[in-house]
Parts: sequence; C-alpha cells; structure tokens
Amino acid sequence: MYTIGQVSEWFHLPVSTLRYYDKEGLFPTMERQSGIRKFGERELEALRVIECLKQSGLEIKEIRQFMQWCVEGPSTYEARLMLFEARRRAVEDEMARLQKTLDMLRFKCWYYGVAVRDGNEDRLHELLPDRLPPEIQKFYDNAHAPDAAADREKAI
Amino acid sequence: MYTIGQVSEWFHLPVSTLRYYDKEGLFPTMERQSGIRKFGERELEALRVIECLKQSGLEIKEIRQFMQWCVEGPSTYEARLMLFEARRRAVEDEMARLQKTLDMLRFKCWYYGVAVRDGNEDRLHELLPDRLPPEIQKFYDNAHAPDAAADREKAI
DNA sequence: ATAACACCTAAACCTGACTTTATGTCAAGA
DNA sequence: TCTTGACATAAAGTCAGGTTTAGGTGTTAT
Repeated sequence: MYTIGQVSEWFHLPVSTLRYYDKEGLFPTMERQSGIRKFGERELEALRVIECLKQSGLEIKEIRQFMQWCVEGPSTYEARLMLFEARRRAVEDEMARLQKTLDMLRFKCWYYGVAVRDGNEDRLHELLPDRLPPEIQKFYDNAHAPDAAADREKAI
Repeated sequence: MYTIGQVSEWFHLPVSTLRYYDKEGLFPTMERQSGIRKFGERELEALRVIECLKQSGLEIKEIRQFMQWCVEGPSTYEARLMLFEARRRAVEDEMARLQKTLDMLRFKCWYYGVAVRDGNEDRLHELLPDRLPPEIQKFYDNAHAPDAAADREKAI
C-alpha cells in the first residue's frame, strides 16, 4: 500500500492530479487509513489503464464509467470488451491520420530543405504539384489526399 | 477566390472556426472585398498546413508565428525547416506512444474476450503476469514497460 | 418591398482537465 | 515546544480552443 506522494513520483503525476482523479471517481474502491489515501495494486493498474484510455481519447467521465463497471463485476465484461474494442479502432484511425500528418511534415521538411539550399522557392514552384522526386511525390500525394472520414461520408 | 461558406464546406470546419483562425492571425495576407473575406489558394494551403500542425501538437499562436514567417520571406526558410523537423520528431514520438497504447488495448481486448467466454477472471489471474500466450505476452510487456521519457530521464 | 440568406463584428460564454489557494490535521525531528 | 513536511478539503482560478449571442449590412428571390 502506497501513499499519494510515492505514486505521484512513480507515475510522474502531480499529487493534485491524483486527488483530482480520485474526486472524479477513478478509484472507486480505494481505501483510506484515518483519512489518508492508500493506493494498492488495483489503483496502480487503474492508473496504467487511465493513461491508456486517456491517450486513446476517452474523457474522464467515460473512464469513471469503466471503473464503475469494474466494481459491478462479471455482468459488465461485455460492456468493457466493447469499450476496449471501440478504443482500439479509434487509436488505429488516429494512427492512420498521424501517418498522413507525418507525410505532410516529411514533404515540408524536404521542401524547406531545398528552399534553404536554393535561397528561394522558384525551382520548387516549377516542380509542384506533379514533377516531384518520386520518393517525395508519395508524401505529397498522401498528405493532400482527401481523408478517410470524407471518403466514408461520400460512401453513405 | 472563395467565400468563407464554401471553404467551410470543403474543409468540414464551422464558419465560426474559420473566422476565429483569421482573428488569431492564421491568414495574415487574406484579402477582403468590401469587408468580405476572400479565400485564395494561399489560404487553402494554409488550412492544410494548419490541420497538419495542429495534429502534430502545435498551438494556434505557434502556427501564427509560422504564418508570419511565410510573410517575411526567404530569411525565415531555416526557421520554418527547423519547425517542421521538430514537429516530425514530435509526431514520430507520439506514434510510438500510441503504439504502446494500442498494445495495451489489444491486451485488454484479449483479456475481456477470455473473461466473457469464461464468465469470470479466475483463469486470467492464474496466467498473469507471465504465463500468457506468447502473442499476447508481447502486448502486455510493451503496455506495462516504462516509457521512453522515463528512460531518458534515468539516462541523464 | 419584404423576406431569406450569407456575410460581418465584438464580446460573452462554454468545456475539459487540471492547478492553485486558503485552510486545517497530524507525526517526527531539532 | 515548535516548526517542518506530508497529508487532507472545498472552492476558485486557469488555459486552449473554440462556440454562441446580439446586433448589423448587403444581395437576391418572391
């Protein structure tokens, strides 16, 4: 059993944040000894899951819902599974979007690399948008392609 | 030259957001015809870059700085290059973090898949933390590994 | 000519996720 | 004893990134 200060150090989270999470109901079964929070293994794993769910784009109140399901027992396994599957899809989508972002950034790095060497953008403007070096063209194309969300919208 | 309404539709951005971006100085050279904004190719490319820089984690005021550099001309090529290179590194780091998140989510999906089938977590608790199926073990290990930031911190 | 739109501004408002402040309790060391 | 440090609470404050509201202009369709 650990104090809030120890947990704060291990997880690199301010004490105030841990108290805030507690107030928001993210540790529904945490114990206290004469008013003082006692973090156990359950709470440490909760923190790992909180980090993961936050990174996956979930809001605090939705994480509270998940923690509540954990308290309610086996009847909520299916809801929890569906939550994690939805999050997995969300993160996969997000990574695809980031890949597109990365292609734009790589294109811009190449572009300004040339601009710095040339001292102007004249040659670059002659190359755009479809006389680019092949290894750069694909960054440009991917970065300027309409995104998947727009495609889905049209498909409906 | 396009109106704010057209651009709003093409980019799936509320008109209010486009006006907000303008107020924040993200279109420093946008023209007006009797008070009405005229979006040209320059502004459309700006919007693509804004989307990219936002996704890469930049704040609005830093994007304004970039747009200002674009107005200032060739003397800022190097600054712009350095900005894009820093963003590329940031997005690469973010993708690594998301990969870890994804491994946690895959582990949890597997975990609750088993829990749903078994109706309990008994068998799962016997398998944890190191008697997991090999293809799952690697998700668990990666998801529970200390992150790169913590590693760097220790290395200093 | 009047209603419906699309545009405009300034300023107030909203949300989520913290953080800070003010105040207090309690145990250990000088 | 007294002060230092870690813990506690409630309530107010902060910040980014918009969104909404209130009030106005200008052009087009009926």
